Amino acid sequence: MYLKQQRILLERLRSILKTKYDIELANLAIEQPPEIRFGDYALPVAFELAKRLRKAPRKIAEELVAELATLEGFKSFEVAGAGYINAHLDRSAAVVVFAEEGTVVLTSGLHVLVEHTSINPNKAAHVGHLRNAILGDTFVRLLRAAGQKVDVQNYIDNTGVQVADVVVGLEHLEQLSYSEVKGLLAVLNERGERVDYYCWDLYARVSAWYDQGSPEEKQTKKQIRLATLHQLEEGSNETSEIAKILSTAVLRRHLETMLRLDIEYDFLPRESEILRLKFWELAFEQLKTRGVLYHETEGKNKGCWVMKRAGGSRTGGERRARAEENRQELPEHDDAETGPDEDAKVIVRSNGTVTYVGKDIAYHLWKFGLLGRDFGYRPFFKYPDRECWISDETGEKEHPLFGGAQAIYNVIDSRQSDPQSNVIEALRGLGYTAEADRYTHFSYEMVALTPRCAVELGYEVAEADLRRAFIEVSGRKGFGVKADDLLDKLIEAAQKEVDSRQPERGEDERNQIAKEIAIGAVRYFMLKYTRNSVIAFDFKDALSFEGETGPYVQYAVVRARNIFRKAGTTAEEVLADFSASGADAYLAAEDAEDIWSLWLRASKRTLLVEQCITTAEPAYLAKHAFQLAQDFNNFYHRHHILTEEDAAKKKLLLATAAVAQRELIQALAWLGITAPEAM
RNA sequence: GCGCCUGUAGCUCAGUUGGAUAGAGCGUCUGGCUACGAACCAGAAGGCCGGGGGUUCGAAUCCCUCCGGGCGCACCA
Repeated sequence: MYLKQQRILLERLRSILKTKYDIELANLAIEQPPEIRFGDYALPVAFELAKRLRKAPRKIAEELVAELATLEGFKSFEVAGAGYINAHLDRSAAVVVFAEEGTVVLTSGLHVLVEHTSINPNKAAHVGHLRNAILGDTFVRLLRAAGQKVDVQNYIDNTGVQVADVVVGLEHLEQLSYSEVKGLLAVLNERGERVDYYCWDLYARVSAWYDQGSPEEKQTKKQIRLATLHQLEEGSNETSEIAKILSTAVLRRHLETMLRLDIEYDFLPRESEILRLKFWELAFEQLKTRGVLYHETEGKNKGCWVMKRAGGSRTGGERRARAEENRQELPEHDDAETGPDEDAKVIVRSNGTVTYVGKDIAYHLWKFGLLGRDFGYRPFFKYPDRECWISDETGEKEHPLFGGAQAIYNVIDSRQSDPQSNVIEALRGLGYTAEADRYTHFSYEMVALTPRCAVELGYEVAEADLRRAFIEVSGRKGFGVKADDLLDKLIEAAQKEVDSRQPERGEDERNQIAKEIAIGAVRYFMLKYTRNSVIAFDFKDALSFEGETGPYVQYAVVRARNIFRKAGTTAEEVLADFSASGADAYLAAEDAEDIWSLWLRASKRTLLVEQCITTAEPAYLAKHAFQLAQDFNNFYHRHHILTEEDAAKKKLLLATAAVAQRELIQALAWLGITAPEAM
């Protein structure tokens, strides 16, 4: 509603500017006045025009207000301050419209692909992975809310050095054969022990083992590591078979962990298939024929196929521009005889093997349907209402279509921004500029631990680290908070609260409520920070259920539900037969601005979805949900609905609570959070 | 050395494309449960928005510079 009226207002203003002054502005600023009594929209356009028209801003604003006169949905316009134009919505009309609005289903028709989670299948998921998955999943929900067709992918690097390291641990530290590893997995499964936890410790042990011993011994270990990696890449040997069953077992654990948070995937592309199906060969051909890669014949990269880096500082154009800026003469012999570009990115090594970026380019060509080859597919994991597929060399004949997306989002932490931009530049170099423009590195900062949290967990913390704001987690060192441990702790804490507050409810119901609260807490916690803020993780903050938290928002819904339960009706019923007749007086009353401001905020739903998508920032929605809950709690205290004697006012109050409930539940759903019946 | 991010209340963070008196949570202090549930609400204290300069009618926001913090910059993956 809010967004719709905003567009109507801006459109009208645009046409007035065109006819009256013959002015067209690219983007008209619009905002909300600092206080609700000033109005619902503020236009500072007069300030911008003052110079062009050689008139005082106030004068221009007055002229514009006169031109605006009346506009559908608006009650009045006025000049305020030094030249703002404030617009007031027709409150009673707006309230009726918005009560009927319900959940608007948009259809954009855009086919997008979101890749998130992408944990190396060699250890348990930790809090950093949780941030990734929660951000990605929430963004997927937002895109779907906007009517986009979204495929969710979780990339599995099952042939990389991290998996190799754990395999080294199994084969060389534990001295296990393929069948013994198989037995180990069965035993762990029987005992109800988590294989990803087992790997967490083993991975840390192997990493420490590499660093032990004499230089000769270390060299030998390094050789073992490399040989293992090569066997994984090659496939069809005992070592690669161990890697296969192990990484698959760990992957299943990851999917189970994420399912606890209501996070699902459509497709799991694996690096093993990218290798076996020779995606790279096809990409290499394209890159060579279009001159994106060139064969270096001199310098340190001699014998490699390399690509110029994005925005490389060595290009002649930039140098010239800079020289001009400084009013300096160009050096005599500039570009003419420059040697090899040592800053170029190596894509194919001199021994003929391809680097990670090379494989990534091939994979992204597939994502956009530009490779000319597809994966094989087979079903892998069953969700209650859908199936998750995995890549396979041959696969099944019948399968859904993946890839060939119009736009992609890669949820990958900010440390990977260099390699990500390499891939984008390669696409651009190949002439796929439209695709490059629709390639979004959905980057976010890491989750680190506060020194206090690290000490609490029993890790040894160096003196210097104690003074830092945060310490980076490290899978290699086994340093971090596991995702499942955090969830278990959250459920335990929520359970305690629920048990004491809801003793009369059954155990199953209490368990269910505790889980919902735990999920609400952790998802909100990961979403309340904007993407490029490092989260310094601390149990005290993460386990909080008060203040700006998920449970706070959930609690607001529970309160609203109780009102309707006691009133013997539902929010839907109240809204279905709501008319604003007789409500005008209450909506306009100075001492009841809280009612209108609640409606106004609630009506911003579509504005928020749009904003979150264009900025790729789900935190705005989390903030919105919290503020709406805050508005509702405030309203709840000021107006006692069920004892209200004035029938017309009671109707309005009920409708207000109903709208708040509807919008809170919707916002929470997009955040991946459910609202319990009681808590 | 180069690139990207970042510095806002005691702490953790918001702050739309530059706009009206810079906001929230936590913590501290004070008050509010015989009310639709207090996982709540109200109030108070707490700010040279890292420093300096510039652009602008207007700067936390844009530009320059200095200082502090973080992360990347391999023929590893």
